[in-house]
Amino acid sequence: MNRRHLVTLKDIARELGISVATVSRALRDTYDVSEETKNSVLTKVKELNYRPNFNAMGLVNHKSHNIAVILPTITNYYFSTVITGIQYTAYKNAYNIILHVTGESPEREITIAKELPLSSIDGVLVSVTSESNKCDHLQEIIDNGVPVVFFDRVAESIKTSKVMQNDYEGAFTAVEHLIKRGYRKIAHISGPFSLAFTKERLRGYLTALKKHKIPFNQNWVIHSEFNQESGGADTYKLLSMRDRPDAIFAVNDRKAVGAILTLKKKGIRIGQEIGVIGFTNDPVSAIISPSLTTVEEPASAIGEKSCELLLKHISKKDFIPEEVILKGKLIARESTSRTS
Amino acid sequence: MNRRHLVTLKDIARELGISVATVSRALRDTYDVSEETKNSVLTKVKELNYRPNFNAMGLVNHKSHNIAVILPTITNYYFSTVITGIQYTAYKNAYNIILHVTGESPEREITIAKELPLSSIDGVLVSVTSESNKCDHLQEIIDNGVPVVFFDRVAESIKTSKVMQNDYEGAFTAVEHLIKRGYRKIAHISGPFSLAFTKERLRGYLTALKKHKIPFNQNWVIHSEFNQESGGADTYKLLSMRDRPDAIFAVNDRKAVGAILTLKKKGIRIGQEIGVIGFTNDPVSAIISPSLTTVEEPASAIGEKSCELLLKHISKKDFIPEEVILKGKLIARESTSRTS
DNA sequence: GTGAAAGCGCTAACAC
DNA sequence: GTGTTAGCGCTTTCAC
Repeated sequence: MNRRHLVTLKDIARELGISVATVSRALRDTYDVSEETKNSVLTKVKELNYRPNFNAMGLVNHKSHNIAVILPTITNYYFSTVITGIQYTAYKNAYNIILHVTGESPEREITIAKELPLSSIDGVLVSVTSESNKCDHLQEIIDNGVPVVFFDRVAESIKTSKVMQNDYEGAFTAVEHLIKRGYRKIAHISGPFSLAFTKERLRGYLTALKKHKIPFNQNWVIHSEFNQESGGADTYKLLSMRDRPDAIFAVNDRKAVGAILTLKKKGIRIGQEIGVIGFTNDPVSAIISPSLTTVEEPASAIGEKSCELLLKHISKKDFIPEEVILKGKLIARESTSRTS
Repeated sequence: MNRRHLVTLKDIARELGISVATVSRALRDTYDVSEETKNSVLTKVKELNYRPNFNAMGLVNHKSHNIAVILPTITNYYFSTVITGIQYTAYKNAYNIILHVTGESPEREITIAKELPLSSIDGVLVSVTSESNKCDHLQEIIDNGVPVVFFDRVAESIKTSKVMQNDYEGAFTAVEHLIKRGYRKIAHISGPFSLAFTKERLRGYLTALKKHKIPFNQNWVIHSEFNQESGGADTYKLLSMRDRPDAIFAVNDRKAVGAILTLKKKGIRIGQEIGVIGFTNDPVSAIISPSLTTVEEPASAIGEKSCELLLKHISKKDFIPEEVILKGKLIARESTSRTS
């Protein structure tokens, strides 16, 4: 009730008049323990509501059944869904997840990594922060023998398993969709250039233009932050140009939402005058009006898959790193519909 | 590199030719250790990149610097923001948070609680699942000496600290706002009746009606799930009534969004014909068109405050439970504007 | 089949 | 100011 003395193996042993070693063995169902003692132990365990001490187990077994998750933010649809996927797989395998949010701060990411209690963590799942290009702090974790798996925002220089969506193909599909709908002057409002997936989406954009022989206009590619406000600001810039685009491919839905809001404010008929397409399939894309065409990201699957891979790295120390690339899916809505 | 031998106090002691105890003392800056040895230890620690073994520390100190967070879901604005608040405070105090998502399943909540490794957790923060009325599994944790603090969805029967928004007052304000704008036939689409905050919001609704001498119509209060779909379904029901309401107070923004979408589909002029007000101030409420009037919940503050309280319970075993009630704020938007 | 004893990495009481 | 020792709760040889 008060100063917690949680019941230990010793308590069980004493009550049963046997040794701690036997109780331990009975519990783990290993070595040969007589059915009889095993049963009596199990009964006592229930009766006393014994819960194993994971600190002690961790100390001797060198494993903790904890995995750390380090990511930029959780207050958006994509990341919160990924975490739910991770949780799901971790839970199924009796792993706990310890959450670390960097808030998009590279310094904080470094501090978190440096201070990670490697002794009470079996592995780590990370999605790097926008601007982090130096990844020594993550490499160091691996060098200490703790496996790391990347998801979504991966560190290119580190050799380990990675799980991402097919950003190149998704972007290509998005832009080709715009072209098929008749848009020709396609802008791209993008994210920080330092991230692999940003570059991949840009590459998809460029390839689609090239394939359809549409000239590329450097001014129409704008790099800024990932949020809605940046999407709005980028759109303002595009609108103020002498040579104005007739479609916007946003690097994610939040920026696309910013774009739509700005276009509406300016009285521009979305779809007709200017088409907009996003990336993610955040629920808001179906709610906003006009609804937003987008490329759906398999967020939940990414969480599950990356956790599965991490678990494999944990159980087989020489597991060969895999790069898994999941496909996105185009979801056409009103923001790219030209009824002309 | 391979089988991880993380560096321990013993390694440092050996390299420096001193005892483990001294190293331990130097590191904790306690007892009197000579400046000289302290410095040499600190240098070695940096050099070898020593990281304390939290399992060992936990074993001897009976504290882990971990807190568990148990909540229904994280894929929505409110909960993900609360967690961010918790994270923020936990991080400042060198605590890790271990995440447990129940997915609104009472059974899973019970399993999670029963299996919580009490020995490697200093406290737990919980927001109960919709239908959980029996809370023995949570009481049991407290009985084992591990403090529990509730946030948002609290268990009324358990005596401990709780942090919530002022649901009664918020609802009252919301409904009074509708009345001031000229709506008289106000419906309430609500959540599962088993939750305290659902009842509180209903109470606020009823009190506002009474204060303004508006008759109460039982048919206009509908209890269902918390999601957008339920909001839409509830709205259909209301629309099909002979005596149709002219305003809807939704228990949260997601249901309000469902209502708006349904009303739009039916061609009803929102604000004019039927007013809609929500609760939360999910970002979507500013994005949807017409934008949604709502009562802002102090999600981040709730996370921070509940974590602070838990930390107090952890450090003072006889900390007297506090119930903290934070205020919401009305944010008027288009969905309740009558230009008549 | 079961017990005794050592040890995981650390802290704390007790010496000196 | 520092070393020695015991012990946190558990697993794991090694005996018997």
